Amino acid sequence: MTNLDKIFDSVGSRSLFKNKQVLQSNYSPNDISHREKQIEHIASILAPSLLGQKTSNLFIYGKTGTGKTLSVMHVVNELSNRSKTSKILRVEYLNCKLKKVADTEYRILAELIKKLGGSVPETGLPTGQVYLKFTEILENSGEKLLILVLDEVDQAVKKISDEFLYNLTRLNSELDRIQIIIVGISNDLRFLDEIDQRVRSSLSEEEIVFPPYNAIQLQDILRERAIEAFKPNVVTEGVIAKCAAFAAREHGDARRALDLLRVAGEIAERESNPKIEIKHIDHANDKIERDKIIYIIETQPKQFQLVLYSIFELIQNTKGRIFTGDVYAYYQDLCKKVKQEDLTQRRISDIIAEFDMLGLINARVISKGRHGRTREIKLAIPASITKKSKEILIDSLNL
DNA sequence: AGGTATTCACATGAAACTATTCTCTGAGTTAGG
DNA sequence: TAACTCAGAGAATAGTTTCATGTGAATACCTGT
Repeated sequence: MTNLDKIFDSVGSRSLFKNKQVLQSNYSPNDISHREKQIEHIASILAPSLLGQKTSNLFIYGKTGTGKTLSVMHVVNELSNRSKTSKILRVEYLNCKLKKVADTEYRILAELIKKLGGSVPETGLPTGQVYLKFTEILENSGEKLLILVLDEVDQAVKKISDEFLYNLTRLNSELDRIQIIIVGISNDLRFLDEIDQRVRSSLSEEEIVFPPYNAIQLQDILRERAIEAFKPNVVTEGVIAKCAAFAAREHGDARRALDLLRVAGEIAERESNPKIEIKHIDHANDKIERDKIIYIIETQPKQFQLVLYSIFELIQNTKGRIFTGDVYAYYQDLCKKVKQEDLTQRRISDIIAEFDMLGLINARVISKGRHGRTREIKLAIPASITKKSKEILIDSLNL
């Protein structure tokens, strides 16, 4: 028997998982623990829609992994099941963050039209036309209400401006046969404060806030899912507690907790360990962090990589603090060396700010008094990954 | 010494530009009747 | 005459550049003691 045979043969019997799906982030369980109140609240607000009545728009806030999308979809699916026979109600879900699908006004509308059964070209049409087509297709759909679930609306509004929401609500007054109910989901708690007062009043919305899960609630959730996901006796109590503790530290992110458990399981499995142990959780935590960073670096465009490489080099070679100006100078040299066009300092400034957003660096704006104002740049990724990161950059830039 | 005023080195904002992709329209061309 | 082709006008988008304005505090510069 060859080694390969051994590996392939043992894969079934050795697996710790019963159903890995359960731990994937897109899995939706039948019972959503610790969200009963919120779900009831959502349901009570949207209930009149079953009779074909227009309800308030609804906005839902909460950090990532607090069960917002899950809860909304749960309620909304129930609603559409109930009204299946009567054809009053239609539900559409759209994630506004998906690049190239729904991150501009045009594309959001185009996507909606596509879901409603129409078709529009990806580009080339004036936005007004798309609105027209949208209203037309709605009017002829035969339903009375459209519940529009916009996930991560904050992203869309940030990119497009809040006029987009205003336009959507205004459509209602132009539609006779159908009305739109907007259910917005946002990770940003200050989202509504930031939008225009006029827009806000036209929304006439209700708000629900999803608080983060605490460690105990996280444990419950993990326990429920672990039973489904793993074979018996694979997960111990300590492991669950540890996972929950990790995730609770990260603003109670249930998704993170489930990821941790899944990856820990995969690691244990690869070690042919019949049980998940505490140390696997630590490994999993490192691995998730590491994979995320490496993925980000790999997928950056060339100019971004050049800037990032400059930052790496400078931080390694100078003991002092480094600033935007240093980075730009180094970057320009680097561009000359690899025969790439160099961008303006203005642009580099933005790129540095974006790296800060991505969590690769810490860039703090400081004033050096007489010596001007600039950003002080530090690395935000653990030392264990910098070496690997640099290798990736060197590789991808052909240095 | 204490108080102002300057000044630096960028940050931050807005607008305008460029290149690319795609639609739509109408003029000109073609082929069949 | 209908069908087809093709160029030109317009749109949307991403990624910049250009131009303009803002800004926190270390220092230069006064002032009066």
